[in-house]
Parts: sequence; structure tokens; C-alpha cells
Amino acid sequence: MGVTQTHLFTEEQNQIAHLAKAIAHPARIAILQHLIKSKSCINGDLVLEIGLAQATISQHLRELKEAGLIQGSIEGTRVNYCIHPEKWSALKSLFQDFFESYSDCCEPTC
Amino acid sequence: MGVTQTHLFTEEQNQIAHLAKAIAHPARIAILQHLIKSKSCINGDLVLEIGLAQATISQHLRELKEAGLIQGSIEGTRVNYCIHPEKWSALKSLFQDFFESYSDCCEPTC
DNA sequence: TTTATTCATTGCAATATTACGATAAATAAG
DNA sequence: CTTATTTATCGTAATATTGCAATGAATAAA
Repeated sequence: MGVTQTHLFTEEQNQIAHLAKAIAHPARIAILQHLIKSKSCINGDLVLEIGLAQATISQHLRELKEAGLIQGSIEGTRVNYCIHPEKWSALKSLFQDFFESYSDCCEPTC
Repeated sequence: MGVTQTHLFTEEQNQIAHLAKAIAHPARIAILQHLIKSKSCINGDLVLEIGLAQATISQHLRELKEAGLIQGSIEGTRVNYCIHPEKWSALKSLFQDFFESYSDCCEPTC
């Protein structure tokens, strides 16, 4: 137990849940918002901006990278992280479709 | 440790993260999709539809209820669960704004 | 070369999540 | 009243997440 039974669900259900999990932490939202605001930014900025330890930020960045939402390019001793445009679009579409599958079709009956 | 430092983040960041967490499990996505499809439905249906144990489904339903995304009304021995329309709208708006804060403003620089 | 800077990784502790059997609570059916 | 049926809750085990200090790896600066 303690492990999600992904085989019980559709590809789409797992995909939505997986991407939701990637953004299911305020630090990761803060990171994404900061990347959006400053277009591209370096890891050190984030440690100052957010009050978490460097190791913790690095871990959150890795999770976002593994989900495909951001990408990083090495620039000397620094790393330039930014939003992955295509993946962001895909995320947006996936969630939009999911959210609209309700408002399109349904009226509450209880 | 192991506890999220919510005080470091804005209300909005915590809100988005919290709602993302509520839908960050394929079983909960499956439940929401089923509620959407069948407009209103009972718990027992979900146990059959999804392959998880009754106690597990009940737990997921509670999490969705705590996030405000669904509501349940007792009907005999059964409970009629359905999407909470206002909360669903709020969720949709919150995420839409978040997603569009990127595509509105930014071109990748790396 | 030596030293500093930046970021990733490792290892660990605390806590949260996922899943389920067992059981309780409430109503319906007999 | 007795017996299902349905759902919630409790307890527990397995695993995942969060956070950080310490350390490593790589480049830049001196």
C-alpha cells in the first residue's frame, strides 16, 4: 500500500493526476510564477525569492523538470531555467478540456 | 520536516497548490469524470466503476469534499455525490488565469 | 593553482498519502 | 425485531513527500 494503482485508470486520468501533482506544492507554483514573470531566471534568484533552502529548491526544480514543465540550460556555474512552452500548452489544454467537460454539459441535480 | 511551509507563500499560491493536490490522484480524476458523466451518482457505483476498495473510494470522496469540489446529500442508506458548481467554476478560473499568465506575456529565451 | 560560487545529489528525519480489512452507524427490507 | 445494504471511520502497513545539512562536481575568479 501507499502506492497509487495507476493500472486501474485511463492514460488521460493518470496524465492529469500526474501533472496536477507536479504543481501541487506552493513552492513549485511560486517557482513557475517567478519563471513566468522574469522570463528566464537562475536557481540562486529562487532561493532568495522563496525562503527555502537551496537543496529544497533544487529538488522542486527537478520535479518540475521531470514533469516536463520547465527546462534548464547550463550557463557557466549557473543554470537558466524557463518554462517549457509546448508542455505548458499541453498542460493548459488538458486541464481546460477537463474543466470544461463539466460546465459544457451539466446542471447540478442535488 | 515533511510538512509544507505554507507561510512562505501567497494565498493564491497555496490555493492553487491545494486544489491541484485535490485532483492529483487518478482515482479522484476518475471520480470527478464519473460524477460529470452521470450528473449525480452514488458511492456504490464508484466502487464498481473503479477497482478500489470501498474504504479507499470513501477516503478519496472525503478529500474531494474537503477541497469543496463535490457535495453529497444523504438519500436513505445511500449518498448522492455531485460536483459543486461554484467551486468548480472557481477552480477553473484560478487555473485558467494561472496558465494564461504565461502564454499572454512570454516568449522563451532559452 | 587556489579559492569562491553555483547547483545537484546524498542521506536522513518528520510527516503525508495510499490502500485496505475490520468495524461502526444508519436506514431499508423482511 | 432481525437482517441486509450502504457508507464512514479506525487502525495499520507500505510508500511518498517535504525539508535541510553536508557534500560533491563544475566552472569562474584570484
